Amino acid sequence: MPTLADVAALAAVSKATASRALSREELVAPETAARVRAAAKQLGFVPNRAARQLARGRTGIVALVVPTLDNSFFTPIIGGAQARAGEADLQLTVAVHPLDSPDAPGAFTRLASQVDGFVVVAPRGPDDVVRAAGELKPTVLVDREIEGMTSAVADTATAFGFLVSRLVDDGHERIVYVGGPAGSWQDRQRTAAVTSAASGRAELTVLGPHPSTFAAGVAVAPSVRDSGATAVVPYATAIGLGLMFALAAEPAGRPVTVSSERMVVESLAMRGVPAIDVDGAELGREAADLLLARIAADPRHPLPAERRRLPVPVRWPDTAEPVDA
Amino acid sequence: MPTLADVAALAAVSKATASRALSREELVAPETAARVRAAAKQLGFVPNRAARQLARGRTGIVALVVPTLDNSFFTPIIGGAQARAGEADLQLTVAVHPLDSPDAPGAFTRLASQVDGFVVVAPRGPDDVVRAAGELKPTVLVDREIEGMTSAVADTATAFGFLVSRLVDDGHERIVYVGGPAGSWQDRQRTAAVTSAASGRAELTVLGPHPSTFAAGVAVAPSVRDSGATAVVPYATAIGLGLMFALAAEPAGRPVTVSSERMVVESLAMRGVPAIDVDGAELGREAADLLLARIAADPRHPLPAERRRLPVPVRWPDTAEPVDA
DNA sequence: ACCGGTTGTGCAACCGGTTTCATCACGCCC
DNA sequence: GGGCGTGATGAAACCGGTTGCACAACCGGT
Repeated sequence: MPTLADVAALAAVSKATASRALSREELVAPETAARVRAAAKQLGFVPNRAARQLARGRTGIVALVVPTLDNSFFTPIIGGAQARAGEADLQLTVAVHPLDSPDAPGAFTRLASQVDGFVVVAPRGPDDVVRAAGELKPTVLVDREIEGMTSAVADTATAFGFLVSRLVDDGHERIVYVGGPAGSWQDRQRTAAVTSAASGRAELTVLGPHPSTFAAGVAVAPSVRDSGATAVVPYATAIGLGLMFALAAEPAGRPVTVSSERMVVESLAMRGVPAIDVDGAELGREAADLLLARIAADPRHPLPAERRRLPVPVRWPDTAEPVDA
Repeated sequence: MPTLADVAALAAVSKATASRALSREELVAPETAARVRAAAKQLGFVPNRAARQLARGRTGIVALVVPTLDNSFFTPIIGGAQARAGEADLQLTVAVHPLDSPDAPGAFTRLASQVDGFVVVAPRGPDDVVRAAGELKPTVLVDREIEGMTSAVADTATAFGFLVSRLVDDGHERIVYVGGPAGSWQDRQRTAAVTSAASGRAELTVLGPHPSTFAAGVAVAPSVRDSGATAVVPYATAIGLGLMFALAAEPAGRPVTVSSERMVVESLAMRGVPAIDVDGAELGREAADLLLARIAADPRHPLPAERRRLPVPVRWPDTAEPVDA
């Protein structure tokens, strides 16, 4: 592997000049810069990351913390964040931690020395734990807002509210909301939104908490059935699928409505099921983007906290009527 | 942040001895080692990764390459690999690349200088591309076997063969296998296994290729219906769910059998659907384990290639009969 | 008492970039 | 023409561990 010294020798300049030509071009004469670039290219020079990190005091790595990988909602977020980080030539490492256990602060401390910043996705623990992470390194939250912290959230609450409101318009008088995981900020937002949307206009039953899994959807099916509701709005795709799976065995005639994410949106629409269409990749990209800016900023004058909210469309099927499952 | 020099000073030894005490303890006197450890602990010393990497010539990072994050089959693999890598104090970065595009070799080359090794999950490209990665850095394949390369695969082919054979025993005379993604090695193995299991005993229709998505399952449903089959075995969980979702709208009376992964196994069993139960986390852990050994090995005497196959159980529901969907 | 061999430790070089500071050439202004 | 600012460059220190080599102390053996 060629080193910077090799490049410098070939271009007949010093290491210092070669370094400047490649990373801070405005500091060298244009002609010199061109010569160094040519030499680097000819040799196939790739800067050694460890050396650069050591000298700069930055690791070039950002950590993305997700509560679990079981939920298909998180994976596109990872993809999006990874793509954005890659553009800035940063590595992304994925750490799985729900952050609601006592060792959460320790996990952050251990990670902190190895990364330049955190993207924390849908943390379940208390505000303080998450805030502590933000003290360690630049941190961006995804799908949770905390006073004084930067975040990117999908505005699903509005979408859920709209969905329920529309269901009421369509004549549903008894609706079930199947809640998400305990401690989920999004779940609290959505619960509030659906409650408010149904308030005084329809009878809303809130079930939960439930993990965002297929199995949970299956397990909650009997309660949904017993509620006598004509429409059910689950917290997550997986819950919805489990629910539909279990209810499909029911005697025909039960209208079921399900919300979901991108992946299955079209299929759901095909069956006349409305769906909530979150662009997880965009969410991840947005979060990474916010984080990169904060990492680049002077640590003595950190950027002020910023809250970004992504609009979330509701896909309504062509047939206005809920279908029989 | 305390450095090694601080620790050394506190323990009244040289940097060299401190370093040895912390990473190659057998080289120092037990009493000295204890003193250094105590000093490190007291100061909360954490070795600087970049410095260590620079000195050792290793990055301490392994890359895990997956074709896509859409498939729920891959995420547990990531989790398992991450856990195992973490035990050895290595970071894991996830790269998404199907490896069937022309830039695949370039992607490996770029990554190679930043990591100590690759875990390549279910690559779709030609053997040569994958083999080239193995030339760059120690590499372990997951769910694909290539002559001369180390791999960890879930032996799903055997499970699929068993499943089909059992279906035939149960009286199914027309069976559909819904194939997976183009270029998938696992798909080729499974196709061969189900073909052989059905051979001469039942009529087997092979459909595909299809991506491992819910939507693909929905899309293929009409073909499955038209085939007149009484049982259908899909390549992946998501396809199976889409299929069941679409077929549930059918007039009653169609027996459907679906294979799947861990996540939905129990729910499927509940409905009388047999399922194939792959432990993805174990697969990822196994792969990481193989890779760590190869990274640790002397590069001049690399370990011989090794193929590891994990047995895959088939969960058969209590009711021996396929159910009506 | 002398010697080869082990064991434990320290010095200093080294990994490969980045950055500070000094130097030098040049051009401008009074 | 002397003084001074500006821009380009190089020498060397530095980031924080790791490791080859030298050296001293101590061992048992003859």
